[in-house]
Amino acid sequence: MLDRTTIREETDRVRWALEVRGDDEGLLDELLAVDERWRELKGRGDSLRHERNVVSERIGELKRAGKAAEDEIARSNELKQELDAIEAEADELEADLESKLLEIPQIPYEGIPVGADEADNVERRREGFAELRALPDPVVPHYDIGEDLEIIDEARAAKTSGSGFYFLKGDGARLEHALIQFMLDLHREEHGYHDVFPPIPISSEAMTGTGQLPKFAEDSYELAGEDLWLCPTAEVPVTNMYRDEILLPEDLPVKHQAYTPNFRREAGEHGTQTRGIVRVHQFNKVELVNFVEPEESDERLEALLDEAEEILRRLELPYRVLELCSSDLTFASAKTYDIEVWAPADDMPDGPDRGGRWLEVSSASNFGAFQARRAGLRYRPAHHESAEYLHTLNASGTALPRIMVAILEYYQNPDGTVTVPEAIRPYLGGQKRIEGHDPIGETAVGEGS
RNA sequence: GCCGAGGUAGCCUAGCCUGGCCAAGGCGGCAGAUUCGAAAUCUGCUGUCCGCAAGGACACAGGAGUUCAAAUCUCCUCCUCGGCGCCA
Repeated sequence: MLDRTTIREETDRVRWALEVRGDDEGLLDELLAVDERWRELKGRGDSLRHERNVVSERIGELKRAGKAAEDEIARSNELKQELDAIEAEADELEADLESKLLEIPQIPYEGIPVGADEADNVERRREGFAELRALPDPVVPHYDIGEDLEIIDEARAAKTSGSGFYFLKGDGARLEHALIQFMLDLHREEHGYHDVFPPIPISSEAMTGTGQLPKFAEDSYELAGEDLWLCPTAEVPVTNMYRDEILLPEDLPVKHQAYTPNFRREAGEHGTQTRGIVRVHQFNKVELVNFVEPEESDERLEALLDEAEEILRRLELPYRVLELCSSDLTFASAKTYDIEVWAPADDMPDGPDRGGRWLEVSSASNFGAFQARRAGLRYRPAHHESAEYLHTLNASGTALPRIMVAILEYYQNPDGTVTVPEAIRPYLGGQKRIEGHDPIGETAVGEGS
C-alpha cells in the first residue's frame, strides 16, 4: 500500500496512477475526506487524553498525601465520557481509512506505457525465431496430443476434482518433475538462488501483505472453517516469510526461489482459448522472489527478467517479451514484463504471424515498497539509524503447464511423438522422445463405447 | 489435543506478586565534544501518530474488561518453548 503521507502530499501522483490504471478516483477523494476528519478528531482526542493524564497524576499525588480527590475523580470521569465518544468515531474512521488505503493500487513508474487495455502492451523483443524446428502441418493442439500420448488426463481429474484439473501420467508426470528440477537447478547454480519450500495454506494476513486481499478474495480458494487460503502463488508465502522483520544490509539482496503448486479459482474463465491446460485451477510454478535496496530495484528487474528468459533459451522455445501498459499492471506492481512462449497449434486472431498463439509463462514485476509497507519488510541501511522499507520483486521462473503446452506443440513430430528438449534429457534418464502408453490402457476408461 | 513456562524497544534484559513517581539497565547504531586521525571516554539522540511549531498522544504479542489511573489485575485469541498423547 501507499503511505498516508504520499496520499496527502502527492495526491496528484496518486490520482494519475488511478487514471492510467483505469481505476475509479472516487475512492481517493473519500479517503482524503476521511483522513481530514480523522486528523481533526485525533487532535481533539489527544488533548483530552492529555488532560486526563494530568488529572490522574494529580489524583495520585492527593491520595499519597492522604487528601480527598473527589473533584478530580469526577473531572476525570467526565473527560472519559467525552473521550469515549471521540474515540469511537476516530476508531471507525481509522478502520475505514485503512481499508480504503488497502484498495489504492501501486503508483506505476513513470515511463511505462500508458494504455487502456492489454492491446496497449508493448512488445519489446522476440527471441528464438531465427531457427525454428520443422513443424508438422497442422500442429496438433496439446490437449489432443496429450490425450493421444496418454500423458494428460482431464476426464479422470473431473472425477476427483471437477473441471479445470488434470492428471499427468507416465512420461507427462516425469516431464513435469524434470522441468521443475531443471528450473530449480538452473536458478540455484547459475543465478545464485536459495531454495525455499513454503507452507501451502496461507493466512489472511499474509494474503493481505502481498495484495491478494482484500480486493481479490474471489480469485483464491479459502479453506472451510479456517482463516487459511490455498497458495495462489509462491510469491505470497515467500514474500511474507520475513514479515515484520528488519533485515541487515548483508542479507541483501535476498534471492529466494520456491517451487509450489498454485491454486486459482479462475471464476468465469472458460472458452476455446482456455481449452486444455492453459488455464487451470491448480498448476505448478517455480517462483523467483527478490528483496533489494530501493535504489537497486530497477536494475534488478532487468536481471530478473533475464533469469526467467534463460529457462526459455535453454529449452529452445521461441518467445516474446512484453512490457505491460498501465492498465494491465497488477494491483501491487509498478512495472511488469511478461514473457510469452509461442504455442504453434491453435491459431488465434491475436497470435503471431506464423500462426499459433502466445502463452504467458512468466511475469516479472517490481513492486517498489508497496508490498514491503503492507508486510512490514524493512532493512537497516549501513550508517543509518532508522529502518527503511525495501523493494520487492518477483518473476515466475517459470509456470509449468504452459511450458508443457509449448513443448508438446513446438517439439512434436509428424509421427505423433514429442521430442524431449535437450536441456532436460538428463532429468529423464537421457530419454529423447515421448511416445506415450499408459499401462492401464483405454479399456479401463469406461466411457460406455 | 492435554499440562506447564513464556512473548517488553533493532537485540539482550529488569519491572508484573504489592496498579501511579516519564518502561530502568546493557549491547548495537547515529550525532556532537575530545583527537593530527583513531581507540577509549563524555553528552545527546536512536519506535509510531497528530501538530507549522511549541508540544502532545500512543506503544510492553493482539483484543476486550476492571479502575480516576494498567507492562502490572481479570477474561479471550494468537504465537514460541518444554513435557505427555497422536501420527505420515
